[in-house]
Amino acid sequence: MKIERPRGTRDFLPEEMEKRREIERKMRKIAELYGYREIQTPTFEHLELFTLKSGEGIIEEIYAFKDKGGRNLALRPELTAPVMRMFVNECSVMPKPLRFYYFANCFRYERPQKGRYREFWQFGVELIGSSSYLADAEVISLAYDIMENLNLKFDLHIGHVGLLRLLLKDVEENVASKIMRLIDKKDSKGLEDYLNTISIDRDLEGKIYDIIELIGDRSIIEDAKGIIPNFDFEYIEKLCDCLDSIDVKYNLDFGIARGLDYYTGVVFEAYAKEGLGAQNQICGGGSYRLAHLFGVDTPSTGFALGFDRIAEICELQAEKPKVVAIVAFKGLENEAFKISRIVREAGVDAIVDVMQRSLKKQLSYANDIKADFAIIVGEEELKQKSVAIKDLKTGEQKIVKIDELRDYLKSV
RNA sequence: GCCCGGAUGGGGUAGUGGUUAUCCUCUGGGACUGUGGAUCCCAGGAGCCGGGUUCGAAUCCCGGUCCGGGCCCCA
Repeated sequence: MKIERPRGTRDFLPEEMEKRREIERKMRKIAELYGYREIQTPTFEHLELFTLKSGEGIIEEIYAFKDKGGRNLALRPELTAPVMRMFVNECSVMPKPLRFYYFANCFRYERPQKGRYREFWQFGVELIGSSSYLADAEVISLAYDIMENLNLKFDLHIGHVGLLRLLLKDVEENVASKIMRLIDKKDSKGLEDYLNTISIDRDLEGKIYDIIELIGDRSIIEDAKGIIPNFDFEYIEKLCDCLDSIDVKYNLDFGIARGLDYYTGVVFEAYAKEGLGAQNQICGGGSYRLAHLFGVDTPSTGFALGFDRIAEICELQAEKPKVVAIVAFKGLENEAFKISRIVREAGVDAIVDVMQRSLKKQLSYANDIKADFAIIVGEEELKQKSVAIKDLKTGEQKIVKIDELRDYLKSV
């Protein structure tokens, strides 16, 4: 009986894994260059961790289950809440700020699409403890460096939820939340229809439209000041100064909203310019206050990169290591194993025949797997304490003393 | 959860309500028991699953599964 993969999951073959690992390696490297250290949290958590953060409605979109002890658990749908839980549980008295990064799989019960799977990977960072614009600048700069380093073609949009929050401060909470979600979706038609069905102040309605249409360079701050004069724009201006000074390219976009209210200030998103269709957001982040849900009120800033989407559009190709195939005549299998150990000690990948096939088949296999060299183990050569080394690209072959094999392999 | 379109050996495909399901590739073996890529030969392996219509279904119909595109959602 053939068992299929569960819906929305994937198998990764070696070639793809090599590419994914290479991308992952670059992400880790850059995060570490910024002083971030890796953490890991459990694959499943108490369901309540996620409902506390995102509301009961989230259960529909989550892999939630009861364990044999009757506990309500859930496979993690994201990592910000688990990281904050970990912070509150065991790191709250560590010296601030804390810099953490993670790379892990997450699970969501959603309809799969291009770039959207039920098991997917996120790479993200959290900078915990600072409420300064410098925290936003650092995290944005880090995300930007990663995307640049991977040669992605992307647009970075930076906004501030404070503007819309201030505009909507006198609006009933669930109405404001609904408006924020429509803005988040960029559903201007839906927003217009909704605003028409509720009795909203005409002046306010106009201001909402004006604000969410503001996208562009930092000069739009002046426009925004005209619309919301009582907002303190100093924070945003300082952030822009900092990002400009390190040549981060971005657009301000005051139409970036977040449906959930723990986002407090700067929010940012990056979109791939090509290759992903409807699911083109590859990065999302911002400043939030989430830890207070679990008992400690601490400002934090972070982002998560959609690893699978990035892997899909990233052109990068992993470098293939040098591979040597050890081929032996019948009866010399153990000698081949001995030689393979010497090759591996030299730091070169060695593949030995385990099928007891003919020399011809072994060489053919070496060719198929794109080995760089074949080391041929035969009676004649062994008598001289040597092996034959064949360059599979040129076809050239030479006899090398086994004692000198290690040095020889390092020289090619 | 909703709408649209798909599904034939491991991969890519052809064709058809009616003998043994086409071709390429692939995998294993051989021609060739001291040397790969070429050629030839042999072998292996398939109509997503379940039901219905029919003398007969891989083909037509219904349901499900999975894939692709979109919606919902996007923490």
